[in-house]
Amino acid sequence: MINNKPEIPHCATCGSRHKSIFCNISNEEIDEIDNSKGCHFYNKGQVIFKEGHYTNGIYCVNKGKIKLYKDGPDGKEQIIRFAKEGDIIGYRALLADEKLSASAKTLEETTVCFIPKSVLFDLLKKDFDLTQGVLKLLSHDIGEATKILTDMAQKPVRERVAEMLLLLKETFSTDDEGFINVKLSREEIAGMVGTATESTIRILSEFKKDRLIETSGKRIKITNLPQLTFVANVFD
Amino acid sequence: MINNKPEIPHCATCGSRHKSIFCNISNEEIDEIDNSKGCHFYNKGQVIFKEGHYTNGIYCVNKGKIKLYKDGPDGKEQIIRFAKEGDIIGYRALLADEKLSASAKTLEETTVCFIPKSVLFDLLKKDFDLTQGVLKLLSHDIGEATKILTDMAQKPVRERVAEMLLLLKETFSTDDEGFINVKLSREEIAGMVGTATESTIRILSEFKKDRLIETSGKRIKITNLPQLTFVANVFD
DNA sequence: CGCGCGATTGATTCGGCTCAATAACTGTGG
DNA sequence: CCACAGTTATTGAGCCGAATCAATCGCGCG
Repeated sequence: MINNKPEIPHCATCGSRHKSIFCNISNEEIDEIDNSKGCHFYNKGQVIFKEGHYTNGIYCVNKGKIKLYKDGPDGKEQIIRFAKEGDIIGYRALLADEKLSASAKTLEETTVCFIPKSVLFDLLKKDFDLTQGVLKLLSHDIGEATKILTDMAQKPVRERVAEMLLLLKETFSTDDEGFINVKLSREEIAGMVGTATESTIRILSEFKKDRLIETSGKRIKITNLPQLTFVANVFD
Repeated sequence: MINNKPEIPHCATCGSRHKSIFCNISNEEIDEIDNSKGCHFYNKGQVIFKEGHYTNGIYCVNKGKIKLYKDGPDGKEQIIRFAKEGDIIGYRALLADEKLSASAKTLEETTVCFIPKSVLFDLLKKDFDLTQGVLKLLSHDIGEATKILTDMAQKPVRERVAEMLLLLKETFSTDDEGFINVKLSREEIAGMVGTATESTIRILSEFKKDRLIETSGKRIKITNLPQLTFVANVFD
């Protein structure tokens, strides 16, 4: 399940660090992390952690893409958010001192580093800038979650699908052809939107007919951003 | 709108403090807050702050009950959470350095203290225990929000209504007659559940017929907790 | 080339929303 | 203390969005 790769990426040279919460930490702090962290490699579709378990550290994404999801009452997975290079996951449960509230599964080949709780708390105690960054991250997450919560409660599926496409583009940006840089099954998109797979497919087909998007297999390109934004009914 | 009351409650003697994030702070810190805080009194139904504005501090509830809500696309208010004695509100926006993502309105006569940003950050810098408490609070909030998000996306209205009743009981507990200690309009309950007012009423009527609850005006008593829990389909 | 899963489309059903009409309740002023 | 006006709660009827069920279709891959 978990393979330890021979070449462990070093934080000092980690290309994702400048995008991360650790972008401003000192060299000594980097060493502290480097000396204690672990590193794991995952293939596509592997589970990094499971909802309900405890974690004893946080995971920092070196490379790859991850979905965080909860299993709903009927077994359908509800995607909560994504993580990519430079993002961290697992911090919520660790900081709340609670069980993990979501599971994490890779969407492609992914390398993550594991930073133990003790090291993280050491750093937080010493480095208020880092702490402030974490406070900001958590606070921002809450804002996102409550926004989506409101959408789920009040917006029709069509608007939510449009909004999720915009969110995907924001999160993963586009390749040189304009396709969103992530491959998700229709079922996974449905899992973000909180709807049946068939409904998602129908609405994506409509969007194609209306020339708001193009698709090529799992790849999606937004071809009429203003109109799609209008359909999404976003007003902030 | 806002009335400054002559008698400002002192943190040192504040009955809510031991329930709050500030339960373990030192006497000097209490003084620091006391010397800089403001205090406001609100009648029922008054707005403390509005979504989209900025805040320059946090609000600590001395007495009373508050609903935090977002205005949905069609104007319907989606209740995000409640705050009562000892709870703080407004911290998300302050810590994220973003606009307020929700509005706050009193459900009854309420007294709140206002702690300026500078004082809060001063305390956070000095007192890691306090900071850890805030980290924990934020992390817990995220867990709650994502749980509700999943419910909204996946559970039918009937289950959500049942679950919200359980949540209300948890949050506000019951009086000596067994009624939940908060008065909400049907519209407000609908705003929690994310449904039409009529649907909420219908389901509450069913629950009454099935002897799961009793009502007396706006007051609600859960009379069959196990069965209501079953209907709510909660599994954690 | 055929197998099998994911994607797609169609038909049908149903939960929940909207609209509309009463009923009950709250506060207000006479 | 009562009558009145304005909410808020309740119930009913009809409609619509979205879920479910049921076939195909099509692509990726051995």
